[in-house]
Amino acid sequence: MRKQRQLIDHARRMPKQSRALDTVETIFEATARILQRGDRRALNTNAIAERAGISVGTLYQYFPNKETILVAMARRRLQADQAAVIDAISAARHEPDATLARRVIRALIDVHRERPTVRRAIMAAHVAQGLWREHVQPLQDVADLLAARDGGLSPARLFVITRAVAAVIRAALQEKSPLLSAEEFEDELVRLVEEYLSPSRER
Amino acid sequence: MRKQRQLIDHARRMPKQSRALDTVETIFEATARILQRGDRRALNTNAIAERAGISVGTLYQYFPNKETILVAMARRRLQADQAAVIDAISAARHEPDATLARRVIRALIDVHRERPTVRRAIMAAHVAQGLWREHVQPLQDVADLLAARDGGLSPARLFVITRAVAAVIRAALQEKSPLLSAEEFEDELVRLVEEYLSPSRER
Amino acid sequence: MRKQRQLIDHARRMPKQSRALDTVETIFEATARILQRGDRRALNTNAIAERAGISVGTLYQYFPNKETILVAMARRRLQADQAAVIDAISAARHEPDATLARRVIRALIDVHRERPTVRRAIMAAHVAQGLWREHVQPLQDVADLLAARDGGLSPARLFVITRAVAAVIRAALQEKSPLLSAEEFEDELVRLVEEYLSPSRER
Amino acid sequence: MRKQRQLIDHARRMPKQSRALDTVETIFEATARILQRGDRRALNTNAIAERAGISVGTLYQYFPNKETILVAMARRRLQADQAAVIDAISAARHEPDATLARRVIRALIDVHRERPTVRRAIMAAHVAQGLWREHVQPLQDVADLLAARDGGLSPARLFVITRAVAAVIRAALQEKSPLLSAEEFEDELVRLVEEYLSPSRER
DNA sequence: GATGAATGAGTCTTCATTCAT
DNA sequence: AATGAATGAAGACTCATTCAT
Repeated sequence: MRKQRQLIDHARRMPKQSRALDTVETIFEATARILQRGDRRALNTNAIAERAGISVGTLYQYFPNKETILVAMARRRLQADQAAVIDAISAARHEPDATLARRVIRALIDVHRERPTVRRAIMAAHVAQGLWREHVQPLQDVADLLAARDGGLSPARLFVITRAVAAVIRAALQEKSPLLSAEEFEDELVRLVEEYLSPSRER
Repeated sequence: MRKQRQLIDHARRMPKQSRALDTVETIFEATARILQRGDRRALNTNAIAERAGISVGTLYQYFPNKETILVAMARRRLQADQAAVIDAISAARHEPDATLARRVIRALIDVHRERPTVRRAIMAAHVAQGLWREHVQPLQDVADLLAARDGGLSPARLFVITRAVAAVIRAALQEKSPLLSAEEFEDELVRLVEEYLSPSRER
Repeated sequence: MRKQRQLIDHARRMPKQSRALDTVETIFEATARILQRGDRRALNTNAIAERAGISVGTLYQYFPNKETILVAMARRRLQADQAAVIDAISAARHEPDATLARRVIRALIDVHRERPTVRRAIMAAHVAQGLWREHVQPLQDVADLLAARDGGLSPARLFVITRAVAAVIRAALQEKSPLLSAEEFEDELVRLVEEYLSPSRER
Repeated sequence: MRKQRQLIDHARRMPKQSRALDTVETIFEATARILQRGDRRALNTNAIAERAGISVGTLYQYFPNKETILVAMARRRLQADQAAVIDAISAARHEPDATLARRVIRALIDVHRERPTVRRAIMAAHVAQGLWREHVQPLQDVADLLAARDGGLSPARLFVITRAVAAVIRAALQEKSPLLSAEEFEDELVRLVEEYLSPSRER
């Protein structure tokens, strides 16, 4: 069905490259749909191909193995995350200092809200492949920026605050906390960042 | 499950149960050893049984399926975590307020240092079983305690700080950050807690 | 539980032989109960022992293997059948000829009404063991009697009528036909026998 | 199931389906061969696949589990039975009444003569799946036809005679009675039917 | 005699991957 | 490029039976 439509829509009209992109997209979407259903064990290449309306053979023309699909999906997400964070950072460039944290936090929350079940699954796969390094890139971007700006921040402090913010958002999602939709949540995260990063006060 | 608990409760009392406890222990240890090697896919019931020096049949006399083993291991770890945290809390009872956070943080770091690869694997399995709730219990305990003590802390704030601390430690582990062994790491986490939870200062 | 009771009731009171009989009886009953539940696959030695309130070891002291239990049960049933048929035959000895068929048929119907699910299962096992010969003994008894009385009946005719009656009763049971409780059913079987066995009439 | 039927329906039309039909056929044949050897316990999916010269995986592409194979085989046989009976009935349409019974009986005997061991096994499996209803369909067809023709036959009578005939033939097979090949056997069955169904005579 | 933990061969079933068409 | 039937290694789990206590 889907395949039919796709062929009619794009065949001959768009360059080859683009058709291939469509196929990859279809595979991603099919994978996401299966993942979204919740049962990780239901994710197998035959199921993906069937749901994508293509044959397993075709699937293997685009990805050398199952893991690659998940990794590719994770990478794409991660790039989107990074982009969102970078956008937030540049948007804050000409605003008062105080808004940087808030913009980045808001961007991260938004980014985590989209298809959380799928996100969790692909990120787990990504990490399981030992690609944690890539995983942390978006956070590292913020860290680098902060380091450049507030020269005085130690690596430890940067590590702590970036991981803290990201993980609290993930936890809220994982636990389906009602906080996620509350304005208060964002405020608290901003507070976490600002109190932690501001120079120590007298005690 | 029930069997599990029972075995742990009455350990060493009756000869039969004590032997059973040994077997369970052997199974846990074998599982841990395989997990430690790194390849999650290498974990199968036959391998566990073989490494444990028992037959698959025996394994299945103690656990109804593979997942249960991992869940049981995770639960045991979680209980140990909880105990460590509770110990830290009571140790801090007669000490200046400032040490509570440090003690709890130190306890959590210690707890995460033990067999991190195994911990990661069993916790992932535990979460994958949809048992995230249990996962968060130790944190919730601290949160509840803090709430009782410092009546003024909002649920949002408690959520944020408990998840933040736990997740930063996990992240350090996950990323095999050298921070984990640094004194500084603990200091930073303490700072995170104290700055965040202390009443706002003027700006 | 059951085991306890049994020990209290009979231990020391009855001769050894009798206690063994009790155990066998318990095993039979446990097997029957499991069979009655319907799922043949649920019948395994461990389940039987558990339900019988004895250990597997004990079970194997009385029966060399699983099949033997079913065969023993089938044989016992078959002997009961035979006894019922013989009773019916001797009861009819001093009655008008016409009642023999009816008495035997009634006896067979009665015999099949008891725990039909269990009967089906054990008889199937019995036959599967290649013991069909024993299976047919009760029928053979009637056949022999009829042969002795109405000397003129050919083996083929005896075969046909005995198998026909038995199988129709079994079919009614298997299909849970409402006929089984109808008076009419017995009448029809009697008719089947009498019309078939009486000397041919003109056409 | 659906797949099954579809394959049979369109056989030989499309190359793909025709190959599939071959595979199904090969699986059936392999199963039959193993069954024929006598030991029901020797029937396992690996053995079937091996004997069929295919891989287990292929087998599972055609049948979701072992039972389904037996059920499919039984159903096919049952359909053949039904066809044979219907043929017999229509062949008798323009012949004297007396031949109907004989033709049906002969058809049933013939049908039972083919690979009796296999038949027994697959029918037992079919019944064990709780499909007795289907099992009786061919008989019910004859019963319905007779009911339509000789309006005067009560349901009880139809039940008795159809089950009697079928079961006597089965019994002869089961017991490997030499009768099965004797002309006399058919005669006796015809007599059973005719005497039983003809209007009662005076006594 | 009784116990029941231990055994491990034996089965079913899945699924990533290949390759002839 | 696409197809999808075929592959078969791998793994989960069962259960009849044994034997040390």
